[in-house]
Amino acid sequence: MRVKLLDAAEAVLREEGYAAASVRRIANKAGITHQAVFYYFGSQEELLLALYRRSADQHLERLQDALNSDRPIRAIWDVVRDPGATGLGLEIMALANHNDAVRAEIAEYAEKFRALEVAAIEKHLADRGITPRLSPQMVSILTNALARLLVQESVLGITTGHEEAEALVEASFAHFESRGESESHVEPVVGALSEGG
Amino acid sequence: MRVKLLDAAEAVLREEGYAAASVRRIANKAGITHQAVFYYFGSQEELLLALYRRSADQHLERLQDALNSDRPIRAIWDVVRDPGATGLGLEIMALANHNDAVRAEIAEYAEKFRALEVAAIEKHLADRGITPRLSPQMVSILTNALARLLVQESVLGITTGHEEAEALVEASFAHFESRGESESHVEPVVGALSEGG
DNA sequence: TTTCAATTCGACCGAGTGGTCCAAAATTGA
DNA sequence: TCAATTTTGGACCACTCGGTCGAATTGAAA
Repeated sequence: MRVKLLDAAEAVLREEGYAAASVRRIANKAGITHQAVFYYFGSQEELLLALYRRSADQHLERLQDALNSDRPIRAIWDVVRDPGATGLGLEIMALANHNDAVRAEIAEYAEKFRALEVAAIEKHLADRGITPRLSPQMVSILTNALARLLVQESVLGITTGHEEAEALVEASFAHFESRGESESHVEPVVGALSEGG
Repeated sequence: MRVKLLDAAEAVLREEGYAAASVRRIANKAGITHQAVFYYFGSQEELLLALYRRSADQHLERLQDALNSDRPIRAIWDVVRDPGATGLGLEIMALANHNDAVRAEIAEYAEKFRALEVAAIEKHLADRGITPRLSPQMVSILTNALARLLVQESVLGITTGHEEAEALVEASFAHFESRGESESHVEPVVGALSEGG
């Protein structure tokens, strides 16, 4: 039941925005009365917090998978660039802007995400003996920054320069993967929450 | 009166988010009754659209000033990194996600912004005889992407890696503002990325 | 001072909000 | 079967929402 409510909350947030994420609307989407929401979560804020934690944990897991891939940097890129994540992420960022509890939660997870990515990049580069000009942290920051902008712009219908950007990133990947590696496929994942954005 | 209402709307949006940007709250902040909003703007959506247009036009002017500066790239960076703009921008982006009129408006302006920046960067580089490894468009995209991430993270209280990022951008500026006479012009940001560093 | 448009106000509408209380069911596990 | 857990239904509270209507008020020009 909690799962069903979180699913409904996520759908509403994604489709109609946080302004429409009322207890009654979410309950209705889950096919349930609004009292049940209070029964399970106590309040609207707890519901939304639980939703964010779930999404963030899912994102964390995907990053973990990326870490274990033999092309971790490319895998991170794929995870972070997922449009499904960005829609929810944008709503939650806006929500966090005016909700201290959500903001604190996001900040905590964001640090985790970064640490995870940095560790993956470090390990990968060390394994291959590549000495980067940019620190792993900068690779993580730039990757996330670029991915978010591309996804956000795509939502707006803007694609100018995107091909060039993708090509640039692709070229970077080629370098990162330069020491003979095998083919690996990273499945596209949906619903990822990049560090809030 | 319209100006006063737009100011109030901007303040509410900034401080409490688009979910709280109700006609009554905005009117109250402006010290008038809510009916006046309908009198002047016809509807809530028109008010918000007018607000966005005003903000976007202001941003456009700032970019124009940056264009005329003798350090246009640095000036663009300063404009784009302004936290004040980002707070409002985030709300409006979230709003646009569920409002076609706002989304269309944003898309239109976003293209203008990009074109302006690209033109400024192109002109600057041409004036100095610098042949960039990265196209002006990519400089614009990367600059904006990085600036947004830094500002958003700062709001969350995250500053890990920000110093390094600023230093990197600073180094790029140093290059862009140099005379392009030597043969090895590798902008730090670009070079690092494309060399896989 | 009159006239007329611009502006403001009070009252109202139907609907939705988060949240609570309680009694009646339905479901479950032992 | 019995008891505990889960879920619903209904009513309620005080409040806010976007929006409308018509009457009252202003202010400036004639």
